[in-house]
Amino acid sequence: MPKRSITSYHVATAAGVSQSAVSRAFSPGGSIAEKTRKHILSIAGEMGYQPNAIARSMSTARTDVRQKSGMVGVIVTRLQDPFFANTIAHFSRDLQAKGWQMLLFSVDTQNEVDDALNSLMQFKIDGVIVLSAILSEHMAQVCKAQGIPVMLYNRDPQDEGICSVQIENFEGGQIAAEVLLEAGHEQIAFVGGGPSDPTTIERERGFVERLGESGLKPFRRETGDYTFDSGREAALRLFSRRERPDSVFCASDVMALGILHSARHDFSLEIPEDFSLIGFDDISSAAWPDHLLTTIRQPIRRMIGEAVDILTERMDDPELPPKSTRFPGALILRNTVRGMGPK
Amino acid sequence: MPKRSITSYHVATAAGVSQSAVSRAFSPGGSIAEKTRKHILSIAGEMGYQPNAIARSMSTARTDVRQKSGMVGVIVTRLQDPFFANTIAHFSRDLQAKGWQMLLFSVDTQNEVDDALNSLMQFKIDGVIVLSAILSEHMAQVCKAQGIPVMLYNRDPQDEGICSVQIENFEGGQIAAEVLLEAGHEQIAFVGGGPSDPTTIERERGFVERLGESGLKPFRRETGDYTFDSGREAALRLFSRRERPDSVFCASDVMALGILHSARHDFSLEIPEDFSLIGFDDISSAAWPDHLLTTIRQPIRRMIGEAVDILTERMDDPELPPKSTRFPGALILRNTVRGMGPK
DNA sequence: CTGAAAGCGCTTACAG
DNA sequence: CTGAAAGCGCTTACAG
Repeated sequence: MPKRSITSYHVATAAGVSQSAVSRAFSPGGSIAEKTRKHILSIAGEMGYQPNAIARSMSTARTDVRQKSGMVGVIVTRLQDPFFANTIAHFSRDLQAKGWQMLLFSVDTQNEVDDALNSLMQFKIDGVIVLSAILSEHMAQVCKAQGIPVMLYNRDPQDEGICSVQIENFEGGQIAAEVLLEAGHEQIAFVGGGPSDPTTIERERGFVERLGESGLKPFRRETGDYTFDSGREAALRLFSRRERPDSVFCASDVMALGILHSARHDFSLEIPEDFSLIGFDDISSAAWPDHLLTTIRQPIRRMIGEAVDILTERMDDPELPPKSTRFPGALILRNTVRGMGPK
Repeated sequence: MPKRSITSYHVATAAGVSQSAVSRAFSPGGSIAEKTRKHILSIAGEMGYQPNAIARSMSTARTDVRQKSGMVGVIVTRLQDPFFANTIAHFSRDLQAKGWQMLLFSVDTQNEVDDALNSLMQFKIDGVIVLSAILSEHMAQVCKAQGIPVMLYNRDPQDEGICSVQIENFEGGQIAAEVLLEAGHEQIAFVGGGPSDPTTIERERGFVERLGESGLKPFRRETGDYTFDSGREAALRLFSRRERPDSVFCASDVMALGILHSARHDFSLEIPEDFSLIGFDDISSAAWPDHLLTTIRQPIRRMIGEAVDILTERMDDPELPPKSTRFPGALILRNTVRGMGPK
């Protein structure tokens, strides 16, 4: 037989005070004598009372324009991807550290983002983080109208009023090209998402531009979907032809590892002896000793810390103007580029 | 200037009906004329009205003993681990498919589980899933008293009244031993978590027991913490000595891959020529072509589907008795056991 | 089928 | 500093 939870009213009776006093004892700035608070807190502790966050959320709607829930909505695609999983882990940690709860919604495609956001908004989330996806113009307006700050992680802010944190994709692409050119390569292939994929587009532009400065064009371009298998398939296409690239820049580590494994297993190729390879992200398996993938690192701890700071500041003070930040990627030289290793 | 959200009252006014009618239009079994419902829904749609889930949750507390929120709390350790990330991805998918929201809390240690649960309970979660951890006896009682069903994933149900889903660890250990024995190995090492780690304990017991039946004892036992690096360190200890094992059973794929990479990189050992290796879990990178790790697969899709079914049934009907299920692991023969490959 | 009203558990002006 | 009371946006017996 489940029993009803203990409410502030029960505690009040037990402590011989009013229900308002109990409420004040639990609100940080509440005007209440320290002695009374101590007493109430101790009784509440004995009774196992915990304030009802849902009820609290309801009552904030009375005096506040916006009902606060203490929850942040997080919308994520491809949660199984190690890069995203890691990102979520950090967001979760940072959000919790600041006292926010995370309401997680995973979607398969960009199209589902609006629906996800609608669902989350029914729970009166105080802010929303969208990972590697964007909102419709309409939902951006709705969020603005309701005063819900939006943080786009890994995407351009599509709309003024929206915050964002992302890596310098263009420069990352340039760096990759730079390294490969410096190593003396000339048949340089590119593997990324579709040509209009937002993550790929700037990395590819920076890459192509830098090659162009040296009078080169990409040797070939292959498309994947950021999975290991798609990297492997790209390698299959790349190395099955007579003319092989002497190096590959791949817009994601997961795909780059697909290429590396395929090269070794399907073609008995050695890296960097037979070709050089650069990835992007610096996921943890890039550093595994039999991989040692040279890559462009995303400083995700700092990026996520910044994203959470920007968002939480705006949840506390909705008047703050939107803010967008970009972080530079860092070249991590390991062993997959010819002649360019560590030390 | 953020503006207040639209409430059922606004819709009622616009539609020329009572607020109760609007509420009924949005509740599945509501006693309302189909014509009225259509009309209300259409007006609500135009106005962009969405029922307030928080307010709904409040009012369920009036007639129900337990306040319902529509949210399931999920407590997870080591979210960055690919095995857990994948698990969360599936839970998220399955929970959403049934119309539940997921309130995610990540913790670093077993000790934080109680605090996490307390936080989640303030949000009146309708059920809780605890991944690879357990609750204190006290919290188990509190959940039972409040009628909150608990699902322990990957752990023994510590207490009657608690549901669980897990893999047959003991049998998994036996299978691993069986395979290694069949391959003719005799210096068989074991690498797992600490000797009292719940995940390890049964796998090790089954493993040791099966070796015993053939008159063997584990050649050595090394301890890790389920990270890649700890696997690598275990390999360092294992292969630095004069006497090397001819095979290793490792209680997790992530650690097994640490061993594999270390063997190749630090010791120039070939697998399975120099030693055989079996992992546990079958994470996606176990199947990468340059790994091809033989392992015991956890059928996580089915396991998570079952866990969600068990939990949601009990959230809908709290009278149902607790249920615990175990799934057998499946041997996935790839290339890391001598003489025992696919085909 | 429909509406008026009570009430869920809080927070917070308001009055003292 | 303290208490009585209103109200947040719903759901649902209750009466018609």
